[in-house]
Amino acid sequence: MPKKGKSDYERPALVLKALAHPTRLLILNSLKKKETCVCELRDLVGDDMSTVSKHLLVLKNAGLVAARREGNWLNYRLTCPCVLDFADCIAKLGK
Amino acid sequence: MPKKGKSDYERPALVLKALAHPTRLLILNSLKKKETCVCELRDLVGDDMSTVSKHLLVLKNAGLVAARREGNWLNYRLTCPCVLDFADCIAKLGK
DNA sequence: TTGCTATTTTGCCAAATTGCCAATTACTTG
DNA sequence: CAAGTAATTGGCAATTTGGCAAAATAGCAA
Repeated sequence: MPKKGKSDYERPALVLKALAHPTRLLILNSLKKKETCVCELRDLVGDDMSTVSKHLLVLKNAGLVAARREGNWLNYRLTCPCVLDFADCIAKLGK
Repeated sequence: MPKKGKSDYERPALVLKALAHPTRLLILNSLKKKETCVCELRDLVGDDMSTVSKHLLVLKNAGLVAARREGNWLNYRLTCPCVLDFADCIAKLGK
């Protein structure tokens, strides 16, 4: 196995970075239960809808969520529900 | 179980943020094998020692590493070797 | 088409992050 | 004590991030 360098960790770092925000963890936790539209997530987190939309873009770029349009609504869902197992585990890590 | 809000995710987000950097993942991976001093980590990552030292501070603040002085050297170690299990898993997530 | 609603994009700005260099601290040895 | 090695700290510029608000876009319905 070749020795690993910084560049081998860029992709995982990107995913971790996407996870590393309280609002995004809250969003992901909500998506774990069910597909949810942006306006519902806005009510959940209490920020401006544009802010929520930006967070969702970050998650999408990291490949953690995907969207499906249904009429006027965009319903977001987890692409890989297992992400939150890490998050829960890390929560325990942090005492 | 009470409903979770943003503030419940601040601590895990802090830990994830500490993980979310290629250099820090490389450092953690090295520490998994053995306790290591800063100058050795500097050779590994190729950045200035002050830069490495700051990364280690971030990891220490997140509770992921601890240091033990031995003469002139400060040897860092993982406080909880399991962290990298997440990282490996997340690496797979990111395709 | 027009109007309405849901969502995204853009612009803006304050705050945080990153990495380097220089100065400083901590420790050992002569 | 002074000199040398290991590490941290402070300062700085460049870049990124987070959040709001205004403008633009996408789809539905009359």
